[in-house]
Parts: sequence; structure tokens; C-alpha cells
Amino acid sequence: MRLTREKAAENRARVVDAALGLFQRRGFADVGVAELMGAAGLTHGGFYNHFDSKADLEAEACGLAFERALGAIGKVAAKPAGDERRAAMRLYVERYLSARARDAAGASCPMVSFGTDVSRESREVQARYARGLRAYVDLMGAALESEAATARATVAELVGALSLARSVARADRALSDSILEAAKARILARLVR
Amino acid sequence: MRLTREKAAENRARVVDAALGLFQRRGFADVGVAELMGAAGLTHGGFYNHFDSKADLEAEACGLAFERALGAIGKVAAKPAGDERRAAMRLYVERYLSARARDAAGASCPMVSFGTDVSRESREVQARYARGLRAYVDLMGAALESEAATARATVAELVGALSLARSVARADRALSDSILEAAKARILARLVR
DNA sequence: TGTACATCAGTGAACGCGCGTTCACTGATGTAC
DNA sequence: TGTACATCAGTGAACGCGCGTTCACTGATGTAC
Repeated sequence: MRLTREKAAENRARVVDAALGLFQRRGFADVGVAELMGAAGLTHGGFYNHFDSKADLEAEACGLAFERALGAIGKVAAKPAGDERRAAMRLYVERYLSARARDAAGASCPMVSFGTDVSRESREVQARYARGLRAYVDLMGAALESEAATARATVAELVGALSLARSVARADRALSDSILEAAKARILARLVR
Repeated sequence: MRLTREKAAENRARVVDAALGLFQRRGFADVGVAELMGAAGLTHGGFYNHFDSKADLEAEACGLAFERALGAIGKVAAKPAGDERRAAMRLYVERYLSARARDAAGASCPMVSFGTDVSRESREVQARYARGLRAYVDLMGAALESEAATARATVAELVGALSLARSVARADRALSDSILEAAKARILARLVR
């Protein structure tokens, strides 16, 4: 039952998208090929028509996550400098550090989802990740209209706060909320200044 | 070949310690029972004399990591307030965000090693982690002689910077170093003020 | 445009393999007398 | 204190199980004429 090329490409994209969601929620190791193919409405046997290996898909999913993250911060950086960009940046930070983003484990920043995993992955994933982070920091500098050092420290604060907040979200929601609030207040205060 | 109670307790402690190192370096999932028993100089069969399950050991290793992390920041908080405590804190930050700490994946802050993993672990690990983080933030407030919000944001910045720096350490060392530097400079600047 | 055949996306059974866990066994230690 | 026996930390083979990957097969699509 061969499919049209478009249909096949669509299926492939659906697998990457479904896999990314599962990987972000549960980590690379905990999601099997059969499960992720099932999540895309397919059976596991066809997996190797699209990917060389599971590691290959992991690298591609990581790339997709960065593509989305860079798209979001890129939009902010693309605004006219000054008030308009600052307003967009404020909105970006508020969303990034919202309870909503914290609870949406399946659709979030790759630095938060894969931060710990990435140093255990293949060289290729690591290289892709490093390129992604460098681009993200650069766009953050533009979005913030700041020096590189400020952009780097801000990214660290953003990523650290969301990571920590997510880690304790179930066990200590008050602590989780207060970490988000503290980081948000600090970054926003620096923005208006 | 039954052992003395002391020798058995010593073996058990050695297993937890060896397992923690391996877990921090490679994650819970990637380290098998046979391997971690081997790292402690034992064979896998005896594992269940000491632990109910692998998850049980994971929780205990997590507890040990926090014990150490809390000990380190606790020492700073225990210094006499003022110059002496500030000096100890400066040293703590410099060490925490050093290239050395970044490269010592096997012996580091549990928030950095387990940050992503913890939300995928058992309720018990999560509860232990949340208690640990709360205590860490409290001690950070004391060490910093600051309000709770500042302590929370500082922990986020520390953890975020070390996480990111470690993620790109192999693929882009310059970026890794610069993230460490940026966060260090910002936190230290706030300290002297 | 129609026909004949090669291609290939998808299916589902099967493969090794390594995992967590169990078990019968060993023999020095701990304990009851 | 000495003896007899139960205890239990450690060993290594064995167990199911689920994983990533392979394979023979199907049948609609793409292509050559």
C-alpha cells in the first residue's frame, strides 16, 4: 500500500512532531519506537523507511524544538527597536515563566526539556544543540537590546527558573510558583530600566 | 560468606555513593543494577539484600546528593554575617560556576544533574527533591543575607548557567565558558553591593 | 493516453540483547545455650 | 568461654520482558515505453 510522496512526507513530519512531544514530556530513553510511531497513527515496522535509527530521529526532533524556540524569540528580536520591542519582550518573559508554560511539558523550550539529557546524547545532537543555543543567545541579545553578557545571564535565569519550577511542580507548587515569580520580577525590572 | 554488620553497612554506603556518581554522569535510566554494583566492587545478585528496587536506590542517591549540596551552602550560611559570610559566598559562587565544576559531571549539584529527570521519577523522589530544593533556597537566602525572592532568582541563575554550560561544554567550549562568566559576574556584582 | 513493471510506505512477526528481578547456594558471622 | 545452629551478605545462573532493529510481504504509486 504505497502512499503518494506528499502523504509519506506528511507522515514523516507527523512522526517527528509526535516524537518531540513525547521526548520532551518523558525523555528520549523512555519513549520507544513502537510508542512514538503509534502516537503518529502508524506501526513500528515502517520507522526505518524514514529514519536511520532512533538516534537519528532524536537529533531531528531536537532540531525541530530549536526551530520553534528560535522562531518565538526571533519574532521579538524582529520588532522595531524601543518601546515596541520592549513590550514584546515583556510578553515573551511573562509567557516563558508562566504556570501555563511550566505545566506544558510536551511543548516547551529545548533547553529545559533536554538540558540534562543532551550531554549524554550523540555528538550530532550536542552539536545541533550548541548551534541552537548560540543562536538563541544572540537573538536574546537583540530582543533585549543588551550586551552579550546580559543576554547569556538572562537565558541562564530563564532556563534555570523554568527547570526548577517544573521539577517541583507536583511536590511543592508554592515553591514552584514563587521561583517563577522571583525570576520574572527580576528580568522584567531590568527590562523597563 | 556472611560479613560483619559494619562491613555490610560500609558496602551498602559504597553502592549508594558509586551509584550517585554514575547517575549524575549518565542519568538513572542508563545505569544498570549490574554496572552500579560492579562500580562498588560487588556482583549484581546481592543488590536486593540492600534495596527494595532500583527506584528505591535512586531515591536514596538523590537524598545523598542533596545532603552534600546542603552541607556546602550550609557552611556558607553558618559563617558570621557580614564580610566573612560575603567572602565565603563569593568563593562558593566562583567554585559553583567554575570550569572545574562544569567538567565534574559525576559530583555536582543535584538540581543540575537531575533537573530534567526528576519530573519523570517516582513521587518519592519528587518529594525528596522538593524538600531539598526548599532547604537549599532557604540556606541561599541566609548565605546571601537577602530576601527570599533574591535567593530564588539567584538559585535559578546558578543552576541555569551551570546546566547550559555543561550542555554545550563539548560542542562549543567558548559559549560554555562565556555563560559561566556572565552569570558569575552578575551574581558577584550583586554580592559586593 | 494506456499498459507493464519496478518502487517503496506501511504492516506485523521475529530476532537478539540487556534490563530488573528472583533464586538456590555458600560460608562466615551472630546468637542461644 | 565453648559449642551448635540459624542468619544473611554475597555469588552467579536463570527468568521474563520490552527494547531497537530486521525482514518477508502487500498493494497502491510512480515510471518507462
